[in-house]
Amino acid sequence: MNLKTAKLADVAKAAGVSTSLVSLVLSGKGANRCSEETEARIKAAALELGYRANRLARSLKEQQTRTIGLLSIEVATSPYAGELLLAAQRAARSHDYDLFFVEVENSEKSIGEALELMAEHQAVGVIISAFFHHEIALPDRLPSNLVFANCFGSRGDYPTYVPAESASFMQSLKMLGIAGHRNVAVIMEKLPWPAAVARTETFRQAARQFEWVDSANRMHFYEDVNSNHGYEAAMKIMLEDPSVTAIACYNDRIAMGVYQALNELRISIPGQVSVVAFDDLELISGGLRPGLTTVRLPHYQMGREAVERLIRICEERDEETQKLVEIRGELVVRDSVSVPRPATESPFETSFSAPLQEKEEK
Amino acid sequence: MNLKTAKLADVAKAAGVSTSLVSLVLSGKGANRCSEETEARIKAAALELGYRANRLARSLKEQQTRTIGLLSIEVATSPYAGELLLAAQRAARSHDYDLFFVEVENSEKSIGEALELMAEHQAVGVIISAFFHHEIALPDRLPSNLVFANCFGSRGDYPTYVPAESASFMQSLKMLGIAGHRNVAVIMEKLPWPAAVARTETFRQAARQFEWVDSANRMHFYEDVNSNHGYEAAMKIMLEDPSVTAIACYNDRIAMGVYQALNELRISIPGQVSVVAFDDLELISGGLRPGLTTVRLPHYQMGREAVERLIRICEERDEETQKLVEIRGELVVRDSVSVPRPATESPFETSFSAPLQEKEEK
DNA sequence: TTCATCTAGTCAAACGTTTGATGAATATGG
DNA sequence: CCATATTCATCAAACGTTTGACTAGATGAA
Repeated sequence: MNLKTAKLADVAKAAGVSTSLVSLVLSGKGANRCSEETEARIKAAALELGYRANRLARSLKEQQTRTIGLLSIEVATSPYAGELLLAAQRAARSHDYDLFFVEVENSEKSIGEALELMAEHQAVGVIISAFFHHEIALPDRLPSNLVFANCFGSRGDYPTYVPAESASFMQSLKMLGIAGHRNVAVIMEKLPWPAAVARTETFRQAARQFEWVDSANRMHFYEDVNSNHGYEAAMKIMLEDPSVTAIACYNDRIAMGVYQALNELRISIPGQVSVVAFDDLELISGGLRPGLTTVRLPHYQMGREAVERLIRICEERDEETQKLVEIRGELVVRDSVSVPRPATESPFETSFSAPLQEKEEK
Repeated sequence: MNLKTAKLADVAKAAGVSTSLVSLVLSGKGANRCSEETEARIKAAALELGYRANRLARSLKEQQTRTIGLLSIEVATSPYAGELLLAAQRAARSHDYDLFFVEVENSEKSIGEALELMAEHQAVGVIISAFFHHEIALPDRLPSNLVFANCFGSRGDYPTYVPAESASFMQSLKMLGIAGHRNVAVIMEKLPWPAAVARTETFRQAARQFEWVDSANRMHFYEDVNSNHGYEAAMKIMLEDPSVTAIACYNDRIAMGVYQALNELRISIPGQVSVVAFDDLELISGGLRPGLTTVRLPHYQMGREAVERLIRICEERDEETQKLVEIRGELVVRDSVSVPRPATESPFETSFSAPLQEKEEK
């Protein structure tokens, strides 16, 4: 593209041979089809002219591209979910495939158009990925080589890579259980996303397993949870139910609000109350003091695995029969969990007045 | 890709005409080359067979693609910088261009390889973008149609879209100045990134303009600033220099640490101390209480403008002569700034013991 | 009638690459 | 010295599309 790049014919002319021979030599396929001397001459000419194969022509001839379409639904804008994209791109490159990227809104129509576009570009396969784990409504015409990452399709039976919500969240909860906490509250998303449903059930399970006290009344639900909800909930929990020694959060954002509330109440983390969460948005989990113990969403792995599977499928060497693959997130242990304070001790530091009157507007 | 898609010849056969005519009709170029009846028949056949043009063949014939290469250096992994990617993709689509995405590490070699790859794919132009504003070492061979977004090249004179560091940061500082603050401290990055150099100078300028007191001694530098530095610095500032009424931060991460320090010291924001920052990482700026007043980095605009410029260049209708375009970030006013407290008042709330002894290890 | 113009299409070459079929020298074996 | 094998290389068709050149027949004007 610099200046019009040289083509096969140019190299052939420079080396004084036919285009066929140049093609054969440069692709390494014509093992013994010419003398070493000619081969060297061809390679020298190609280098000299800065020859680069035209992939359009090659793919047209071969009736086969090495392009993978990456259809992303709100991935690009979400913090760190770009890791999925990065992983996908790296996995593709490492197998000499290229990524054709289209970000669309979550509508059947947009997705359909994006898929058509990928078909026009002769993509050999498509990854559909989304920013958070949910169902995607699919159009009628679907490519046969299709893999989902961090979401799943409304129909069809395609390989699907999603976070192992339950097993992952359980790691956080187990941390509290093993540390000896019995009075654990949870702040949870109310909307029925797969993540919310699974994590809610996981909390119930942990409560049974570790014999957590009064757990049914210690589940606090909010719609569209954010850090403000975390703040509100933590305030409520500590003021109305001060025997709680640990708070589990649906995600890091909530934990951020929880930290702020506890900070205001002068309840130390983890000295008085332990906190765990989910997501590992480094901006939050690494930025909070003390560092937040949380579960890292397997964005990178989902991106990589999905692409590798897709490539195996495209090359017809996919021996895996399992369609739904759940990937467990890694527990990132920082400093927000310790053993529970003695049951008799108040969470409020003694050197300060009762927290109630500290509540101030803004 | 579903089942092998129909080609021109298939449609032609179905409609009982030549491939030429189908091509002409479907592209709308053969204005009066056939009867309306035939035209309808062709279109019906195309629809029936689900015909989609093969872009490889088309581009090969036309000697021209509509593909833009997006070379990204650490963009995908950084929080919210994916907006640049999103904007680029949207801008490209809106002009019927497609995005070929490659993420690479910041080395001359990787960048060179990525550029070659894009050349092989016959990209008509390339965007080079980076996660944060800095210089990129470039390889020898460069495409002629090249635009930089959020970074700039080590050589060549290519259109370049970067944040207007100084004008943007000045908006934050002006907010403090206009509110009447005279005792302002700043926590700044020490490493000589363009952003750091510019923002440091901007602070000096604001200090002169608003006659800030003792400003030279109120600049606190850290290498590779993070929220811990923000915490440390704010602690130091408030304990050693308590007449400070406002803290300006190099970025949101620092502000996060500052909030934590002030919270621990029970200094209210913005009642006792105002805080401003830079970046607008929504996770932080929207998650903190009170919301952080900060300047939003123009990721979206840089992505969009860079692509639009590139397309104009590719289509040889770029009339702009200016190479370096600085885009001003938008001031996002939340609740972390108010008028300064009276000069006589201590920043520490009176109901608590002196803050010094509150310092505790972990 | 004769020539020009219009209508409704078709033809064929080309884009740059790949690859099976082909062929001309040269070497080897009997 | 002839037959066969080996070495080194070329030919030509094909991938699916686009488009300028062409044409057969109909209509119109002089």
